[in-house]
Amino acid sequence: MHRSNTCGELRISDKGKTTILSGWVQRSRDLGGMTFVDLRDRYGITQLVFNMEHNSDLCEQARKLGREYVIKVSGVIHERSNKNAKLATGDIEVVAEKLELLNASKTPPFTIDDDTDGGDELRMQYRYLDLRRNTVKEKLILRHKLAIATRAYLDKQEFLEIETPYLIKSTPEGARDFVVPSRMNPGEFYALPQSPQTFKQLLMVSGYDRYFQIVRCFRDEDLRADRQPEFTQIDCEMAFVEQEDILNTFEGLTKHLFQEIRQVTLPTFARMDYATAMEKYGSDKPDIRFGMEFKDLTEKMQGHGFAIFDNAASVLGIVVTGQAEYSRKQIDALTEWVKRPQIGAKGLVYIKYQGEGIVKSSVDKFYSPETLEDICQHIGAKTGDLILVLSGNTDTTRKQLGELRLHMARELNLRNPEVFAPLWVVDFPLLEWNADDNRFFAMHHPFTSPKPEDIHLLENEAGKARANAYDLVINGVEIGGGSIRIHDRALQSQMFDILGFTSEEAQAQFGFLMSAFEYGAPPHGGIAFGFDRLCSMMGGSETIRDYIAFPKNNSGRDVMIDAPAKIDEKQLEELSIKLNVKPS
RNA sequence: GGUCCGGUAGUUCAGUUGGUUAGAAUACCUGCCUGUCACGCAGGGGGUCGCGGGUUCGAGUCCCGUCCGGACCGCCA
Repeated sequence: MHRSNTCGELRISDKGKTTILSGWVQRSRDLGGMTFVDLRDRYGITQLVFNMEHNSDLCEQARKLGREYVIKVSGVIHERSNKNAKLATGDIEVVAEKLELLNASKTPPFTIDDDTDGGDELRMQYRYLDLRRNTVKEKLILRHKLAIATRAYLDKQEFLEIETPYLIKSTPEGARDFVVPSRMNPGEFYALPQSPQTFKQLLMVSGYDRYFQIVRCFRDEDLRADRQPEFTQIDCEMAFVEQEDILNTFEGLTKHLFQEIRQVTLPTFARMDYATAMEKYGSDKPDIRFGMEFKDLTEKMQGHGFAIFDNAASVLGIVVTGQAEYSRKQIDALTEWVKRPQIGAKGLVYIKYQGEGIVKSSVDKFYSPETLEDICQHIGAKTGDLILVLSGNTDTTRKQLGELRLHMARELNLRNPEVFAPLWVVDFPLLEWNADDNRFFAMHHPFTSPKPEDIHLLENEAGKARANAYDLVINGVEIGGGSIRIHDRALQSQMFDILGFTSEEAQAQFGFLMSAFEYGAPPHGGIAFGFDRLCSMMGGSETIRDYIAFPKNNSGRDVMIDAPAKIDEKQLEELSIKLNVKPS
């Protein structure tokens, strides 16, 4: 007989029934005359009781059970005399009549508990044990629900989920490709897709005017807490649309997902152009759950004899509300923080506005109380506020102040994970100048369409052209990004030309796409969501690893299976590959 | 490629200016215990202080190198 119930479903209404349960021993409590065993499966925990008086042989067996032993038990459901309100099944217990040991277990290297004693390293090595824990299991359930809800919503909107190949061709643009040798074509390699970009565009040409795919993507770049070498996107594309249609459609999807999964009703998404985001927040993915926007103090603070400001291209400040009482020690710590190489500021100037006419700053020597008062008024500081000022090269200072702004928000607990502030960042630049390579790179990708009104700039001032490209940012995290694509062969050729491709190179790498554009390519555009990031955002976590069943570590290794690994000579020979490294 | 933090019992950690036999909690083992649910009580075993050099009378502690893990910068069209 198989199990008749799960460990999470029995209730007081089942009193008197016979049941068969299977699962893992979470914990046992041996009281001498009787032994309690908490039996766990995916669905919950049910208490088993073994009584010496009732059945001493069986009780002796139960006393020998260790943690994580797998057992099958049959017995009768009884009402507990001492109920446990913390368990869903806490009103009942199963008085065991038969016990079968299905498999013993070694003592696990860490406790399989919500508050495990295991460190990250160990948990990753024994990920199959880690996955038994409730907290981890719930994250995978959230991921599952999010995928199901996405498919249901997009299906209703007439989107078709179509698979695209994983073995494709390497292209030099963008992230590094993972590469796969082809045995049948010696010396040639596939690449794993960084995204199904060109395939989804071809599907538009083919007339599948609403496509999506929950799809794995691969990028051979260094990792972060929110970056894995293989990750999942909700990849979408639509034909016969303009930017506004895409934003509306996927604002709808996002709202639906938050409603369905988190029961959170998102507000209408804010919108901000790229230039404003950089100017006010020093970031193309600002966290707008709180204020602290930048104010330009260049004009106000220059010409007072403070050489550092006088020689700076930009002097920028933020107002930290109500923090004028920040101590010398705290300010010093902030100064140290911005001077770390990761931020790289030379120093930090503060102004404390302690009341009308009472202003204290680190640059009192150079500024009269009247001037400081004027600066406080200009920046909009109120009594009790703290002003922090950085200066230097405009782009660098913006970036540094952006980091400081986030740091202050963290310190003051302004980044509440229960609050969601969605934002469309629009009007990205089409191109980015790279001084090292002395050429333009596509900011989004080479298939992104310039804004129609900026097409004339491509000829002589391409760097100024803006793109029909957009990012969805929630709480300072880039959740999605996309663009309206080029569907005109001539324009696409021009783009490749601007990006420094010869026409032969463009033809060799993307000829198939440009040819397709000659056979009636409809106007189209799309977006891709970082599915792992969306999961972690909804789950209130900073790291996406928690939401991936078998993630890689910081160095791109799977420490459980120990991959990547060497392959033997025979395999290399089959693949016509000679290694350039000495085997270690 | 770079910066910072960490590595001590199965596990999570403490370990003072370099100085006796390296500790705690938990887990594990043994015994006792009939209403526990973080059961309780008593006892016990358990250490290559990541690894390799160096300084020193003496190194878990200081120095150099290296490996592993984490966070970040660069990178991620």
